[in-house]
Amino acid sequence: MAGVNKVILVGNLGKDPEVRHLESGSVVANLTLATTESYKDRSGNRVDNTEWHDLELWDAQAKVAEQYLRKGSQIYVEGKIKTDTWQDEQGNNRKKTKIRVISFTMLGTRQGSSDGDSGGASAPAMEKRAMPAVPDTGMDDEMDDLPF
Amino acid sequence: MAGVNKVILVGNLGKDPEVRHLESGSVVANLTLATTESYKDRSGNRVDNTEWHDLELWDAQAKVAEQYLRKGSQIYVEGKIKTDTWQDEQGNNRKKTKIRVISFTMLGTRQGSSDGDSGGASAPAMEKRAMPAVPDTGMDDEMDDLPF
Amino acid sequence: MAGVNKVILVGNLGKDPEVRHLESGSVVANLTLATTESYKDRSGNRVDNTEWHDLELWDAQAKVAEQYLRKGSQIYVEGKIKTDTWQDEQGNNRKKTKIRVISFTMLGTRQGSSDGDSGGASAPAMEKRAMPAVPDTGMDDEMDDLPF
Amino acid sequence: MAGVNKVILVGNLGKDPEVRHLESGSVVANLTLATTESYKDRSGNRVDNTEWHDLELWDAQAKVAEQYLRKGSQIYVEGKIKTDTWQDEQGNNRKKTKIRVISFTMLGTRQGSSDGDSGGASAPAMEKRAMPAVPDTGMDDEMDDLPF
DNA sequence: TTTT
DNA sequence: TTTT
Repeated sequence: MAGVNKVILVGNLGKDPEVRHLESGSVVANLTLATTESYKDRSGNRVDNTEWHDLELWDAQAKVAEQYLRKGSQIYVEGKIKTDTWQDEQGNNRKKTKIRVISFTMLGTRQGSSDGDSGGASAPAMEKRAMPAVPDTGMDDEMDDLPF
Repeated sequence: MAGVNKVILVGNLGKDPEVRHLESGSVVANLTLATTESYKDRSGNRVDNTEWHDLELWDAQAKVAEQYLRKGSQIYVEGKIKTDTWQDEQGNNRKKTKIRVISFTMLGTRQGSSDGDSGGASAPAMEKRAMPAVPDTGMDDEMDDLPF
Repeated sequence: MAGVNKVILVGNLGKDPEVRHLESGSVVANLTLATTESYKDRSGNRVDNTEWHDLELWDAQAKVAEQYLRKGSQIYVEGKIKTDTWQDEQGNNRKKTKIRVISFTMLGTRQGSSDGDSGGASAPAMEKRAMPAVPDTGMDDEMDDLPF
Repeated sequence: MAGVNKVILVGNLGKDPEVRHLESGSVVANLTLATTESYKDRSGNRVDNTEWHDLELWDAQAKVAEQYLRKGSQIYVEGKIKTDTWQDEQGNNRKKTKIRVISFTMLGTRQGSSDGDSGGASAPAMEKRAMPAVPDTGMDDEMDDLPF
């Protein structure tokens, strides 16, 4: 009965966060995160293996993501696996797996900015900002205001 | 480049392992694992939320799973997320996410058996067995043969 | 600045919880948990390696531990490392490391009891109880009432 | 019996690695890692809480640490808790807890260097180097030689 | 689609 | 002793 469903990821964002402000007042951010595993094959050649993850953040965390994360940002993520299931128009069962983020931390921003985008169309101009420290918000929905 | 892609699960098997012995000599086991989260909603009612995960194990671990795991078995799993992508007959992009198991441990079998199945059609009769201790294979010492 | 300090353990209690009810109203429980790693040495002999961990739980979790855990109970633990430092009478710097528990889950108690003790002196008689599902309480101190 | 003893840390090194090349040919590196937790107290003031961890790495990983890590380097660490026990001269039981590193990954080195030291006495001059990708050694493919 |  |  009591179970554990935990995901830990370190990787880089494939693009800027996509953020929606819902009529209910809730905020959702969707991120795509690449985790790359590097190893040598039998011939001794280096091989990179990249896995892409769909992340979903809500409310306070979504706002932090919107404000501070950009394409290329490196983050540590803790979350859980959630699979949505539905039927498509042909009546086939479909599934989509995503990571519901519980907490995240920006990495490698000693220099004061993680501006990983340099003028892409979708990226709003981003002035240099002090580095945020996004605390572990706890499990499901505890963080309800911005942590700084 | 260097990334982390780690999954930690504790849950119960939804059915007996499905094991295929490939011509290549490799062995694959597919498991379905339920992780159940329990919480109280705003009205104070207990709510159970079950997530189902598709697990894939190879070779030595697949054999251990085949021999010792059954519907209902409780296990601790460590693995990584892998998403396969392909095009279906209609030319639509499709994805399927599964957990590639790195290591697992049987839980709650101090009494010598975790026989969680009581006569299901697909389950071979399973006599009581001594409890296996499946070591973390991703830890220090690589498991390349059966660990007991 | 932003850091991660996370511990994940699965093991068995070495003795009954030691619980203190403080004047302040706080409750502290101290547990000792054994995690055993099993591997084969070079000669092919099985070797068991047991590590003992000092766990500390507060308030609601301490009460759950007091009520449901016993010597021998198998649990999944999530926490963080905390090291206390002080000077002893000789003026030497001393350190003591313990695990501050964030959440825990009882394992292997599908049958309704984790009574791992059979008559030890310090164990109160424990009638069979329904199995508790101790949910992830979130990070630091969110759980302030019993979760069931 | 079968247990889990896992530590996950993200933090910064307090000083350069201390590396010893043993007569046996083994190499040991000792690191001190700071993990800082940031939160607001009841008065709304930001509080930083830093925990210091003693890490121990062996052989290939020790060499990677020696070559690439410096005071200030930010790393992701996976390991296990190990407590040494002994008796001091007064016959008192003593314990010392450290983290035996299973794998680590350098973080935040998009700019091609993690030179966190700027001329400290103990630090050897370090020319800019290409960023290393230290694979998870405890994962799929065992690292028995330097990974690059 | 990221990162090195 | 780190980092922001």
